[in-house]
Amino acid sequence: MSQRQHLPADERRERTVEAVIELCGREEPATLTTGRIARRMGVTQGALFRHFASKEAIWEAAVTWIAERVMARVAAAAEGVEDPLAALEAMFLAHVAFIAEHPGVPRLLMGQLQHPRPTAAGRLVRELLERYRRRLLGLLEEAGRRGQLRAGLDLEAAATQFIGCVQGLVLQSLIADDVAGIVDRAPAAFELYRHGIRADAGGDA
Amino acid sequence: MSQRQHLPADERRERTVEAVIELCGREEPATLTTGRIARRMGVTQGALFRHFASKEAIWEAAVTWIAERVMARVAAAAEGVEDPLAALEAMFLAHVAFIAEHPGVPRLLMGQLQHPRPTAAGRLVRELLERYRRRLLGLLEEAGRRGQLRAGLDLEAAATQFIGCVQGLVLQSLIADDVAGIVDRAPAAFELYRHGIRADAGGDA
DNA sequence: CTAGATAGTGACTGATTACTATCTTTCGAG
DNA sequence: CTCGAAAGATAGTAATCAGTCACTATCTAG
Repeated sequence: MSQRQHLPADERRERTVEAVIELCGREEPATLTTGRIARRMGVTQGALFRHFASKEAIWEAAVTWIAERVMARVAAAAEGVEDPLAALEAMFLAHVAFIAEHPGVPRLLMGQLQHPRPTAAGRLVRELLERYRRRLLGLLEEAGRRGQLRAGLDLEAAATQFIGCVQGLVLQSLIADDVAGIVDRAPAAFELYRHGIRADAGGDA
Repeated sequence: MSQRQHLPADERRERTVEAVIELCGREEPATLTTGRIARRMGVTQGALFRHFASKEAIWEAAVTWIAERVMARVAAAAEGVEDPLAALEAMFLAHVAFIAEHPGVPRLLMGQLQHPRPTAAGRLVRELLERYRRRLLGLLEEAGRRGQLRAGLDLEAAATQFIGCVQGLVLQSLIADDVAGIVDRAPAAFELYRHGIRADAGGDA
């Protein structure tokens, strides 16, 4: 049972983050203990603290890991898509696909948003969402310039509701305990969103 | 500091639930201890267990309290409103107003949804959301019969996104730490939602 | 006024937790 | 092959938490 221990530090940290995210797919983040994280990696609990100064540091690393990957995935999906509304759709689907691949992610991020004030990990989550929103706003403004959006549309609200849309799917999957099905429900959700923002022109069923 | 102790049991349970909801407005539900709940009520920790069999039972009572009130508020708001879309709007605003009055509620419910499997309180939250969804579906079907909705609209998705819409506002308020402002942002959010579902007829800016 | 019932106190317990020493094993450079 | 450094194991510690228990204060029915 002891294939490869003694990993270099970077790799051990990476494995730790992966273990945390994987465990968040099944357990409540708040009750996740360093002992369970360690056991999952096949390592003793004390070993974790050679690589992380505290448990909080583990959460920080996990949030950073997620932020990098989700932003990269979403950026890659929108890359080279000329039409801004199509880019939004691509981002939406990429975001949802990422969640489906990592079911622990929503719970982890929500868990960090739960403690109200000033944890470092919580701050990172807020920053991630802020960057995300700004990117959405940019695309929405461009779509507006091209006349693709309803007159009088509140762009701020539209950006917020894009995230709310994903959030609704996630919530649904938390209720139904069916994270995989989120991908199937995503297109209908985005269609609904698009109808909410786009100009009333040439719409069909 | 010892005004009135020795409350009757029902009232003590009520106070407990109120204390829990109030504390969830400021602290993470998962780290809320029976000791802090008791201290807030001006009672010792052991006293709680005369009225509740376990901490889990406290969460159950809190969720039940919320479920009753939110459903009553939302039903009252829709009561007597003839037009189904107007009823949906009234429900939306009533829901948001309730959250603004009880900022701890979203965090509490989310916290219960976090532990994946089979806690009684978690089950109650799922039931609440299910009842809520069914009520929404009823209104959406009625609106469809009256020809107020887009052709080919996915009613299931529309019901989910109604909740997602509220969820988006809540998320925003969690990020900005501004639960009161949720009321101000609500109308724009619902307008966006309505444009997503309604028939393209006679729309204006 | 009294007695039984109800509500609350204070002190305790066993389990769990993040975190830390001290010792041992493994790895890789020279 | 050797040796120092990196990584892990083992065995702790102090703190915290839900829940218990024996006792006391308070209320209320008769």
